[in-house]
Amino acid sequence: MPAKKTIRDVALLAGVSPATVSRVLNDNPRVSAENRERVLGAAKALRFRPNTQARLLAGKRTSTLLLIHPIAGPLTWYFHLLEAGLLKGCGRNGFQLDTLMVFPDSPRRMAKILQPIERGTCEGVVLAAPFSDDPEIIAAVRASRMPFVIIAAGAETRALAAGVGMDDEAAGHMMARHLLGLGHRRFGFTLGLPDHLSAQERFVGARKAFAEAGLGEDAVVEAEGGLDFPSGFAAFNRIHDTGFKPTAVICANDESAAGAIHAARMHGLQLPGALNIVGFDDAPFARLLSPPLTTIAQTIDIMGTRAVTILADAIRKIERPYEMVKPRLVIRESSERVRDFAASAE
Amino acid sequence: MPAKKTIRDVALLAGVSPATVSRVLNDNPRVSAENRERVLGAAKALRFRPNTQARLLAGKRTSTLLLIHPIAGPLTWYFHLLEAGLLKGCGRNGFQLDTLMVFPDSPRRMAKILQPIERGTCEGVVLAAPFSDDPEIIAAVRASRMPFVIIAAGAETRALAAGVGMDDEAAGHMMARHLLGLGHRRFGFTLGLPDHLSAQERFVGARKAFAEAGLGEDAVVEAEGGLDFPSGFAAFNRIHDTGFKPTAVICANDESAAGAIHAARMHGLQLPGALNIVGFDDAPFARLLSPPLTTIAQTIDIMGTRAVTILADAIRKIERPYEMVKPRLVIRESSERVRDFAASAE
DNA sequence: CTGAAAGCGCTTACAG
DNA sequence: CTGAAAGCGCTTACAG
Repeated sequence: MPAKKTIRDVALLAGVSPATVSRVLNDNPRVSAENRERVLGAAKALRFRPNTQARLLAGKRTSTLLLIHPIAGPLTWYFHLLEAGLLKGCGRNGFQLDTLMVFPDSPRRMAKILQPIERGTCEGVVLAAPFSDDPEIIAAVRASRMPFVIIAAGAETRALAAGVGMDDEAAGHMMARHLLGLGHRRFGFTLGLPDHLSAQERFVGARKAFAEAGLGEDAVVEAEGGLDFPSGFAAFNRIHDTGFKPTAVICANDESAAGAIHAARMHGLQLPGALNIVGFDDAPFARLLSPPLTTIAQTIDIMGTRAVTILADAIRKIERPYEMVKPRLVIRESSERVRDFAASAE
Repeated sequence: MPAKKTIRDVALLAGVSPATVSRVLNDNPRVSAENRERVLGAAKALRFRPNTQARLLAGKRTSTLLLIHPIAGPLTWYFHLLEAGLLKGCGRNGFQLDTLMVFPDSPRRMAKILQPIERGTCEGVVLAAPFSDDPEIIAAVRASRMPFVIIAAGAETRALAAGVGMDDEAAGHMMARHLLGLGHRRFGFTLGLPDHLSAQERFVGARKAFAEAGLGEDAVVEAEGGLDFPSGFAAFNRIHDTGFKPTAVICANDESAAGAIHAARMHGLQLPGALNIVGFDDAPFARLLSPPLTTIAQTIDIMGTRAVTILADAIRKIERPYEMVKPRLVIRESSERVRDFAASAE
């Protein structure tokens, strides 16, 4: 195996001091263009890779970003994807990633979140939902002067901090338009959790689309729900029990849609054919359901990568607004043009 | 924020030199019991946490483990779980984790895998399937003298190296026994990929159980398949086209089972009721299918954590045999007692 | 803009 | 078994 190259080797080849090499590597502007060229050339020629450990040690930096996310039963795929995206961004930007899991309902959640920030074990923080929705937490983190970004935040906190998230209202609007375009006129809704604002906004958008299409209140039945399979199952049953016969049911997310699909089958409904069920997120399993699920994709991993860039800027005191990612409709077999079945539903 | 404690602070409080503190921290046996006690006590009192960067730099070690896994479309959940388990183990054992993705069919796969090993950018390697099934790769890695473990290997390579995996033959046997116990006597099989040995072994085990139950060759129809949704879909259709009417179809894994479920529905079969379909893995989405899938759980994350321990031992020259994890049957709604439907299948 | 020097927190021969 | 010292590869005031 070839001997490891160090900053000294590069300095020797470039004919400068190690300090100058270090400056070039760190984008320090106080280096002449000529020396910069030579150092870069020498580094490339030697295939020099700086030693991360040494950089961190000498720079007295942790170069560690901290992801704070909820301990939650469902949606593990969501956090896997988010983490994968963050890791990718960390790799590009020379950061490490630590993860802190917090119970969203714990009374000690604020202390839990603030502890690593006050100890200085990280240089920046990524707040995932539902923490990104909580103005108190945002205020406390901001007061600590620790750079941070929020992911998938609701309207209130979005105005307060940098971050990324999907435009959920647009997503809801897009899904409703899709179904309206297929001829649907009677809808069911299974709602998400009250404290998860982004799920709420999906329905705000959908309602707008219904109103624009001239549908009245009697065209829609909502049911309390949640973001997991059992919640979707129960919510569907609640709609069914009202006697109202929607031709399409919009679920808060894909997991609850899976539950709703199963509930609909238990009632002997043919899917699709007698009923359309759709979700949000384009979870990895959405295409594995029967029928494969029509849904709205949000590129969570890409959002994670983007979040690191925004956070890296925040660390350098570059301020940015919260960024809204455009939703994308993914049409699969679970939605289809309304033929005569609308009349014969069930 | 409290000042960071260093090894010097601990040495001062314990009344020894920093070198002694370092030895205690590294389990060096050449420290008197008395000094060990004092150092440990001082470290605890000061809440001392050694600086990883400095340790790695001074020790000239990378403390990095390398996971080599295939670039594959489906089964991403599998690698997420494996990685999560490995990361947990790395945390406990003071390792970092790098991941190298390799195309299993690339002609350059051997070179890709050997490169980081020869460069010495890691201290140990984790080989995931299908690389763990390849005797050539095993031999090459062994020849490099780099410590390594294999995950989910077939019988041939299992005898050659340390690692962890489920006992797939036992898993297949267990699933077949479950279905036989429910009264099933006519079976369909969708096979996995030919080069993924652990999937093959599942069927070896199942066939044994059928033979033990006195079933003949005519009780089973197999179809070429794969490990993803489309493969399962196609494999089911192939079985269906033969005219054979199984009461239960055993699929190579959960993703292909999802495809088979969808195919069965397209043929108008009621699930369950007219047909049982089961899978292997207990993937996170298995409970989200309609019907929720009966399957065999393998604790992939725990296997990952265990793999790090085994690899850490290998690095210390402690040899271990390949470990087989016991499968666990997860019964959900997709399997049920055969009533009269066996006769009226379809 | 540039270099010499000190230092980041730890490990490890070396000498005892 | 123990300590003084050198050094891991880099960064950053400091002085110019």
